[in-house]
Amino acid sequence: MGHTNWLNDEEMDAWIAFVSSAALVDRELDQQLKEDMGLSHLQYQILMTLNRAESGAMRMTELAERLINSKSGLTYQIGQMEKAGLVTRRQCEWSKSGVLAEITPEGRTTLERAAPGHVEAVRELVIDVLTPEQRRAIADGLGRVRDRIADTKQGGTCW
Amino acid sequence: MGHTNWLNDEEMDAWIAFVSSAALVDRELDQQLKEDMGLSHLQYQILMTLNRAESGAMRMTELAERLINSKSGLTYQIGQMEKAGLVTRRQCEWSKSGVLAEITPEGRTTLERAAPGHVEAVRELVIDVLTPEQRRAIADGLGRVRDRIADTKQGGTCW
DNA sequence: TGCGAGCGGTTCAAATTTGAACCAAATGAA
DNA sequence: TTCATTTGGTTCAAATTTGAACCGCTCGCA
Repeated sequence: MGHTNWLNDEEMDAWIAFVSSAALVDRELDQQLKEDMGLSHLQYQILMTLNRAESGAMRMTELAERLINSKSGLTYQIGQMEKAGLVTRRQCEWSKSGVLAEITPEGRTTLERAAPGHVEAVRELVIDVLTPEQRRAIADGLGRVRDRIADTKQGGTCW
Repeated sequence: MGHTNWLNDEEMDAWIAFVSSAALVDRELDQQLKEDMGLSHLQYQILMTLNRAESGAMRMTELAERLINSKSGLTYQIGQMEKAGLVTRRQCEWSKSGVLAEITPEGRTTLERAAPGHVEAVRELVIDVLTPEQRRAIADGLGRVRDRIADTKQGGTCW
């Protein structure tokens, strides 16, 4: 409770690099995807995530948790994407109140066409800029950061 | 032109860890700051950045670039913070068209009161979770990522 | 001196995000 | 069964963000 344990230079460098690179990269990707295919990064991630789910579908809440968006935010985005024909809503089989978001065939082809440019951008901006050791450190270190926060939220209330 | 050079597992791990940890951390900090002091992370960063500038003031555009926000977005936020008495707007001495955002004494005390909790959160969520080697890798690697993107934008059009 | 392009900021409307309030279904204890 | 609580999603209004249009300076140059 005593005095604050401020960040030293070494720590500050890491912190600043982390925060600012993340913001820049996100912005850059958003722009690239929007120009290329009219998708936001979030929409791309939604398609990606649904596409991976073996049934091509996922519960709203699970999707929201995975993609770090509020529930209402996801409702909105799925609404937009439904209008655009990229996903559909379907009732969850085993639960009358549950809703599944499902990727449509059109959604899949959109994703397929968007993916190459996206991956290339990710490489150019981040992956290929890092050394293998740096990638490993990031995977391990930031992976742990993510897991710890995710665990905290496990009984997760909202979002 | 040929086929896409997809990410392998090792690369994918790093990429996912990077993106998701950044999103989670940002959300977490936003929440902590808002509860503690009614500030958004962006507002905190604005105060922080201005406080560091020796004159306590900075050009709007420079601030926007530094904080990765669109110009209009910054105009909006500075407006809000001006209402709250945290910053003032002042004309740039050497340029009739320039505007300086300047932190007020009240802004400084707000920052001082917010800082300890914020730093503690940053430590708890990120810095203290990483090993020194990981911090170094992140500072170096992601620092390079940031600089490369920033350089691209140097002749920077908007935002 | 006069003009045209570019810079620095703001304004404005539209899109997105957030959190609180709400509703229906599910759970679970009496 | 019955009622209180919790879940899962949506709705709604308010806050924020974005990009395009705009306006007044600045600068370079004829």
